Amino acid sequence: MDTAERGRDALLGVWMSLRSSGRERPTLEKVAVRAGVSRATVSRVVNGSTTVDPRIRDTVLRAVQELGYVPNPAARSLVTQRTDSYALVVPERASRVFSDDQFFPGVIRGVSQELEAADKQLVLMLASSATSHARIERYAMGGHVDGVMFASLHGADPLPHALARMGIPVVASGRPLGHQTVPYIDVDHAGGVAKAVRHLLDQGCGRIATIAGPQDMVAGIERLAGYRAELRDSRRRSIVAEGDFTRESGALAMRQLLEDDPQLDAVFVASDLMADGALRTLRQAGRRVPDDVAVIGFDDVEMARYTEPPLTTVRQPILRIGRELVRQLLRLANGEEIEPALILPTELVVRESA
Amino acid sequence: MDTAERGRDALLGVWMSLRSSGRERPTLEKVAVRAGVSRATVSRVVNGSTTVDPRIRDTVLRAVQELGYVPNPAARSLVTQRTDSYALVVPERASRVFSDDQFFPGVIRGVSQELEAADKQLVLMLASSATSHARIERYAMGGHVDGVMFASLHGADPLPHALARMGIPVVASGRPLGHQTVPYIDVDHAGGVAKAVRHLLDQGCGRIATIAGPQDMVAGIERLAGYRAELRDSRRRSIVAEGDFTRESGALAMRQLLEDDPQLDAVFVASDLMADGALRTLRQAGRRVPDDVAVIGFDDVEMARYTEPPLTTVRQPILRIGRELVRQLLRLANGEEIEPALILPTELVVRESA
DNA sequence: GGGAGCTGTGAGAGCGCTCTCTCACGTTTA
DNA sequence: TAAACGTGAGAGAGCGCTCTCACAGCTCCC
Repeated sequence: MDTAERGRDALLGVWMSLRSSGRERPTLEKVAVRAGVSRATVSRVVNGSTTVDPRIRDTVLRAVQELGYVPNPAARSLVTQRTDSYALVVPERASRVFSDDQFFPGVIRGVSQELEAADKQLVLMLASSATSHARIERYAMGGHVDGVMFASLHGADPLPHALARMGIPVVASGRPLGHQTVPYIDVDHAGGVAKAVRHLLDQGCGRIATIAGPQDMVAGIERLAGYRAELRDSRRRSIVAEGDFTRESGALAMRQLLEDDPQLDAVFVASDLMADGALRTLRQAGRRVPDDVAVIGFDDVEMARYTEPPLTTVRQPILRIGRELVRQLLRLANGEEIEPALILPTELVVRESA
Repeated sequence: MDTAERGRDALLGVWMSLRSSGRERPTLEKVAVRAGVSRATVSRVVNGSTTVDPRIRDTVLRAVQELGYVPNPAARSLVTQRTDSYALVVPERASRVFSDDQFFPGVIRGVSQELEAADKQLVLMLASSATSHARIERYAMGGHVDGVMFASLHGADPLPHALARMGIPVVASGRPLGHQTVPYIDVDHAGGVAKAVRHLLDQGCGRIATIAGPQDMVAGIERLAGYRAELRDSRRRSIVAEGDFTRESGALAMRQLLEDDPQLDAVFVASDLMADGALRTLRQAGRRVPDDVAVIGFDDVEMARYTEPPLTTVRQPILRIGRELVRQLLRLANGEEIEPALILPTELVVRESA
């Protein structure tokens, strides 16, 4: 007993030099003593229970103030089984374009805003390597967070569903591929593409090509499908090249398209970043935009206003995707039922490129 | 009371159905029973203690496997007083340009990579409003994280120092203004600017203007100071306009400069984003770059390769800033001494704009 | 051959909090 | 006036883990 105490004191000594530089962090107990009440009552006050006498309440609050009491989240989590923080996973390949693209930063901002409003914390996981898959799983399963959001899915990633099956609230941005399903937020890709293609037709364009996104991502797939469907309806031929959502791939794909069909007079590009690449290729090839070739992008990131010429594009509500991701996840974590899919509207923003 | 209880029970019911879907998460205790050893031994194995008999070790590991045991972080934190997660704060105004600029995403990536390597978690706090100041303080003081990084400081923000005084490990990116000091990482602004200005002089430029950044941010201040110092040394006149690191402000500042001194033949711009704005203004004004006006930016974000013409710029190692931020913070949290300032080198990347 | 020194395991005491249960004290009702 | 009821506070049992200490079993050397 004696020795036990000494040991503990030694440990405390180390802590003190490391953290709080001498100042002990007050506990519920200390506040209770100071206020002359029990721990339970302080807990009630701190957690906003209504069944506390107003006078006692005030006394406790004063004690809290004076001691600078802040609840210990670990202790709280241990008993409540909640952490009040949520993970946002931005999977591997998506993060490659992380710095260049503006989609993920936008989603992160939306997520952050909405979580802040709910007084929850954001744990960001940029899954940069294959090993981080296991890491994310362990992390989520360990109960570090109350739920997980996936900012973008590649292929038929089994992770979201695996987590959901373990009872962890999960929401994805973008419809998950494969038959395993989790609740998701997505935008109306087809509707947006339809508006874009119709706009091109309205401008009198006859040979409308597309630069598609990667076909293992739902955004790539659906935008291409939308394009094909719309052209089929208007009995036009599809002219397709595929990129990977990077600027370079857009430039390259555009060169390919010009070779395949030098007569094309319009191109719908599945992302703004690729569209920027395409615009550069067209400029180099001496084609005027939109006079010779009209160009429409997708996303409406900030950059779209600053391309040469400014890009006509399909806007998706990026910030709102992030916000809705959080709202749905919080509902789920709160035990509410949510619809398995929430589709946000897209709209055509006409600038100068088409 | 009755209703409260029923409410809680309902909630519990929901949890059970939501989480662990009937499956109780195994505890150390269960693993210990299964392996036929004590909790302490299991703990030792799980935490990689070397003083465990290899055979017992294997038995325990098997039990861990079979039960799918994952340690409960809250319980662990409660006793160790560590959380193994670190906060990255991106303060208010900086986050305005968050989606457009590529600096913060780059820093975040660096931070994320380095934390992942150390098996620590990243809590991202985009401080979007004035109220979040208090929130960050409470959060950090509450012991949610083992340390805090500030991605950028505005003015003489007292928060970093306040946290540091409370014994919380803190590292900032960019030298903090004011006399309150915390350890920081920064780049060699002056050195970079000097290289830029000298390059312009070498190209035969005589009237070198600058578009400075906001003068409440150390990056803005030091880059302007560097410019002034270098021009003074070569006995030239300073021609200064100020922006706020946004593209628009760069465009506007450039217009101002052209009015102030139509004869200028070079401009050093304190950020790539502003430089892009400046290039647009110059193009509109019919000035050729670099023939009529040479332009050099600062940052070397991805976008700099894609301006028209590609931007000559001062590279700062953005990813590395993030990584060093983490390394220093981990040392600090580990009780090691660290140098109060770590200055990373900058280098001139010559492309076509100068 | 017996004490000294290792090595490795178990016992047990918390970490700081929440939540149930119990009980004291008023207030209302028969 | 006594019994029934409602209200608000305290006691105490954990949540799941780590860490110190005690001690059993062993080797080693005088």
